[in-house]
Amino acid sequence: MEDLIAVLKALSDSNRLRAVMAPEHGEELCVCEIKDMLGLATGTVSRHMDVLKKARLVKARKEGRWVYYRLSEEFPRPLLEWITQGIGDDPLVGRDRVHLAAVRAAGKRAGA
Amino acid sequence: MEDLIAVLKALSDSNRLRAVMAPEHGEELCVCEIKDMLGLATGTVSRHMDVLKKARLVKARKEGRWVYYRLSEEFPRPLLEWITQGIGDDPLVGRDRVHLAAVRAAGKRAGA
DNA sequence: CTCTAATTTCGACAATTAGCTAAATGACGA
DNA sequence: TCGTCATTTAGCTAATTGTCGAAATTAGAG
Repeated sequence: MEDLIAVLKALSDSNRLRAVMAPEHGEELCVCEIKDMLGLATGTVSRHMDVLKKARLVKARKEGRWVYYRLSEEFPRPLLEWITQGIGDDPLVGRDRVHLAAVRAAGKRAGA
Repeated sequence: MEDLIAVLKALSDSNRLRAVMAPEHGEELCVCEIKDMLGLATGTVSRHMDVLKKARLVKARKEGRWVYYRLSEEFPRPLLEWITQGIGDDPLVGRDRVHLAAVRAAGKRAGA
């Protein structure tokens, strides 16, 4: 039961939900991108991502100084589908996606 | 998004999860039964059930002095199935069900 | 109408949690 | 090695939440 509760609790915070749902399928985000997207302090984002990681909802990959987070394959499918459905056209998540796309485009121009 | 968060938050408390998952399919429980099952104060149970009701996960039916709560038809199916799966043989919920069965059997003898 | 019983609401308190800033850690480059 | 940058960890504060006990509410019984 604790695992279940951990998953539900991890997802019942709007910032964490956005961090999980904003990226495209399979897309990786580093802490600084999530920080910009959510408008939170770096430390806060790090702690949020740790909550999600402990609940096995995201996986972290370290590359040099950056840590990239992505949706875990262990993310319970039914849950993911229900949330995707229910969050569908949420304006906030929509803006997050636009934001990410812009950052990504700028990154390409800058050669990142 | 708020609705989604409300549902997730409502379910991410072990007492509320037990109150929702312990009863058989379609079974109704009054506040006092839930109170006995969870070992909480009546007022606490009332507030928990209100959280679940506001999230549209349970429905209340008033009969005389009693208020009976049951799973709402609006309870998101995928979510319910995932939780049922994941909670399957949880010892705590198992004991809750035994407890409820005992109360129900005693109730029959007493003519309730 | 009054008494009793089930539930809800209220006031207080302890524990948890999200947030920030700042310090510590880890990794790259000069 | 030293400085810098991304991230994590630690320390703190404010807000939220779970809990209880007691008062208020609601409904049936005498």
